[in-house]
Amino acid sequence: MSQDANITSTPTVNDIARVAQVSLATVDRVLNARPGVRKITVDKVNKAIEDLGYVRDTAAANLARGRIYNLVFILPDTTNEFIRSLELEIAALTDVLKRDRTKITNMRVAAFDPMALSRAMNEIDPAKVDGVAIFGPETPSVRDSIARLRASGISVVSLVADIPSSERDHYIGVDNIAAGRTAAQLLGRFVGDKAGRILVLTGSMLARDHLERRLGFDEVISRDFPHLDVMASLEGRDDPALVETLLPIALKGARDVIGIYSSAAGNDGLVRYLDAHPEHSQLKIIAHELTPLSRMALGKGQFDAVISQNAGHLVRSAVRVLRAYSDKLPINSAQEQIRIDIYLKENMPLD
Amino acid sequence: MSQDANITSTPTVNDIARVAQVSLATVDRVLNARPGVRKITVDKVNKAIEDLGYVRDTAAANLARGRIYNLVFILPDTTNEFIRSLELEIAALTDVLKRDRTKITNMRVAAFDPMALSRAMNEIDPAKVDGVAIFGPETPSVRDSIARLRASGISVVSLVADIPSSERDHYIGVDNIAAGRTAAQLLGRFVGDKAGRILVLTGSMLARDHLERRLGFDEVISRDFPHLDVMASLEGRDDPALVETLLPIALKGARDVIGIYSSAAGNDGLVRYLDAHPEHSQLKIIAHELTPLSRMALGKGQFDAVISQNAGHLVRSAVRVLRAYSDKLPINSAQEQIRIDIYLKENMPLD
DNA sequence: GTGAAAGCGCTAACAA
DNA sequence: TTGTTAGCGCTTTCAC
Repeated sequence: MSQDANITSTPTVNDIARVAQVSLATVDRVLNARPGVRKITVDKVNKAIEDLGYVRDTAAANLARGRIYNLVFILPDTTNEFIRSLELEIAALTDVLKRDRTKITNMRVAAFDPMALSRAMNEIDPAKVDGVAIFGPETPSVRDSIARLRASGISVVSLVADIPSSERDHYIGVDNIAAGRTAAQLLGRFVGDKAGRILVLTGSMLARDHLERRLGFDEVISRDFPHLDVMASLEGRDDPALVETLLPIALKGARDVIGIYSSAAGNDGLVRYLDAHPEHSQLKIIAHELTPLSRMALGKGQFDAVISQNAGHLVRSAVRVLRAYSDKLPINSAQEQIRIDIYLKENMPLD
Repeated sequence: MSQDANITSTPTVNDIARVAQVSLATVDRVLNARPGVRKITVDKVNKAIEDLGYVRDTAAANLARGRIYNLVFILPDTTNEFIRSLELEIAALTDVLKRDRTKITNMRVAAFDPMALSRAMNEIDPAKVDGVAIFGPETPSVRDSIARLRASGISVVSLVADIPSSERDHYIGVDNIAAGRTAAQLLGRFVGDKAGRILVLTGSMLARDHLERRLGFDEVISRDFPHLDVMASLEGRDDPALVETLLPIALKGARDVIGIYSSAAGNDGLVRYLDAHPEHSQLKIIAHELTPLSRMALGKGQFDAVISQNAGHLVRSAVRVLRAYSDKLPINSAQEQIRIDIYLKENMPLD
């Protein structure tokens, strides 16, 4: 096959050593910014690197180092479908990454409990871990734990819900304000010219992702669909039973509800309620996250659209980004941008 | 950092050699299915591989071989924005892949010209190339060229438009029938209860992707929106000038057009026409492919939605798949599945 | 049929 | 401050 077709093969450390007239060890010291090299020698080597257009072969370097990327995911231990899909993707990737010198550890901490998350982060051993991905709330204790990890050389990314006030290296997830805007635009168009009220189902207003979606939603409804009236959020705390209890009360209190925005992980309770109350089949409903349940609801016409973010993409992106930070390599921001997916029953992926 | 934290490090060829009581060379022969090893020895080695749970370190293998992946993209030489975005992504990836022992060559052939494509494919030297990605029509000559490449050990993937009757290893692109269905569902909902006619703008009915979109579109309109009447396709051959000429004729001939489905690369001519004829601002319009032009049209409200496939994802996926086939490694079909993206102005990615 | 040994690009003792 | 050398996991001559 194509061994080395081109005459001028890519330069290696040996070429640098030869051109700069130094030894391999010195080249290596300069490449890895290790101390103990005279400034003048450093310059000589750097010039050679520049002249030759050298790019380091990361695979060879990792082989020589015996390097293993040790990454940790910390997720809330709720059992909703979205979290489960993240877990499945992590598990799937764990196997694939064996080929790739990367080890993933999956931790769970109590949901909606910042202190539990902080404790878990504080227990991480900097000698053994290269990067951490967390999905949790934005509180002072969490911020502190992030700072502590960063200070000990560990890269940190926030997953799904951002923690912008912290020192996290990167956020992996959608722009939740834009997601809320998108939901509003779809719902507004789907209900048509009819006036009426919109019910918003959320998890917890403490969760930044939920809060942001609501903000974006309200913004577009009031701007583009002033004939619609958005009610106060129903906080279901991602608990199906709670949602199923709260829904009938809310719907009874407002007979003119014509649409629902299920902005968090309350789809379970919502669908159960809809199944039991077919009289609400006229409601236009936009939900979040494509899961087995929401697929079914889309297919049956209970949901009109689902706003989603691809769990596989989230997890793979987190791994790529953590490895890149760990190697101080650049990241491809276009590739790592998580898109706000819109699914109708027509464009649902098969699987 | 995390050098080798675990006690039982992953098994290597040395371990296999030791356990099977053979030399490294023999292990290598078995691993790579090379001849000249007695059956009994092969079995011994395979047993050791099995027992140890060995997985080959591809990076180390590639290093030792001096292997370079040589991939070729063949695209039509039209200058529309979608092709251009593919080109940009290819160019961007070309740099990144230098770190990764992968060389990409980008070829262009006359558009809508199967023979030109075949000639280009036939000129490829199997000694120098590992994989080819093509975006072109499904004709006998193209099929033959694909078969020829495959026979000489080169992997082939079809890009954007499938060639299912051929021996291509894989198709990288969206399900275009589903894309057409999605466009229909959106357009149907956006026009509301109003009856009227729908104009479909296409490139060429010879192109499988265009044809399939139309099929899916008609299916959903006739099923879910029988009050809408879809007119015969306007074939713009992806030529802005032609589209701009044909459009006014079509619209004049049918005064009751209330929606347009721009299913191919005719957005350029369409937008120019809309700019010049603001009286058509009530038209509901669904177009294909998110590009600078369609972004602008979405932002201004000229387009109501854009159906798209991510060019970066297409290109990266093609590379991953071609490398995997070339190494006879499994592919992650979930990751390689190209999604049918729906964009409103609210969920357009920033960049 | 099988094995010994050198080497891919890079790193890391250990000397000097 | 610098250089020599062995070795990471795998492949590949070249002997035997």
